[in-house]
Amino acid sequence: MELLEREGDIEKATNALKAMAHPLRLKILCALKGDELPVLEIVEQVGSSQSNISQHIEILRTKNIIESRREGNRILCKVKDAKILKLVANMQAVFCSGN
Amino acid sequence: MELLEREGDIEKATNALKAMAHPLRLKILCALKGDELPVLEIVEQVGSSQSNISQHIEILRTKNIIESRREGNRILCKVKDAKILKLVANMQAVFCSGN
DNA sequence: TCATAATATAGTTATTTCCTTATATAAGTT
DNA sequence: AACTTATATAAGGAAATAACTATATTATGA
Repeated sequence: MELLEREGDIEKATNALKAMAHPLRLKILCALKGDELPVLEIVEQVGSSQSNISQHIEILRTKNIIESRREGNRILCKVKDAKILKLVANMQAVFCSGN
Repeated sequence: MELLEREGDIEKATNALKAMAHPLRLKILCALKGDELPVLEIVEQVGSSQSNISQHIEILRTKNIIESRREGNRILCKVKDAKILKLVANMQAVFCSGN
């Protein structure tokens, strides 16, 4: 539990950070905090166009952060990487509590 | 302590995330975790050119994440925003402990 | 005052990111 | 089969990032 100085750890960490470092993607991850949601539901909760959200979801998929499965008409998304859930929770603790 | 859904919180959070979402900047922040360090010391610990590190330090300064003071010849830098220290600590916990 | 050490800034270029519009695919319904 | 709903993809351009080289600034020491 010591250093964040192995190159591999730095890379994993910055990958996760880059994934979260965009307002729409952060909102997507917040929306998926607990639930598994269809894309259109994410579009409505988060705002912005269907195409734009779909592309951000694709980015998160590529980075192995969310996964999705088809259910009939729709695609259900959920957070795959538990580390990300911890980070999102931490972001909330840091940026939403006191001030 | 509930939602990360106020637009202002989202913006603050993504600013912090963007600041950390680069390997050199993350390393800089790790190096400054506890200490106040002169720029050249950061250059040596982190690697890359003096100019490059100086520019990344400037980015962190602009984003109000680190601050610096002159001491004779040198400029000493330290992390200004306590929230960032928490986030860095959390990154370590998440990416360096078990696996 | 000249040389050196520490840091910052300018100018340039390559790459990446982000968004938009338009279109494609896949499943469900009539 | 035609229509609709849900989602993905392609193509384009604008803007942001990142790195490099070279040069400027500031302080110290001879």
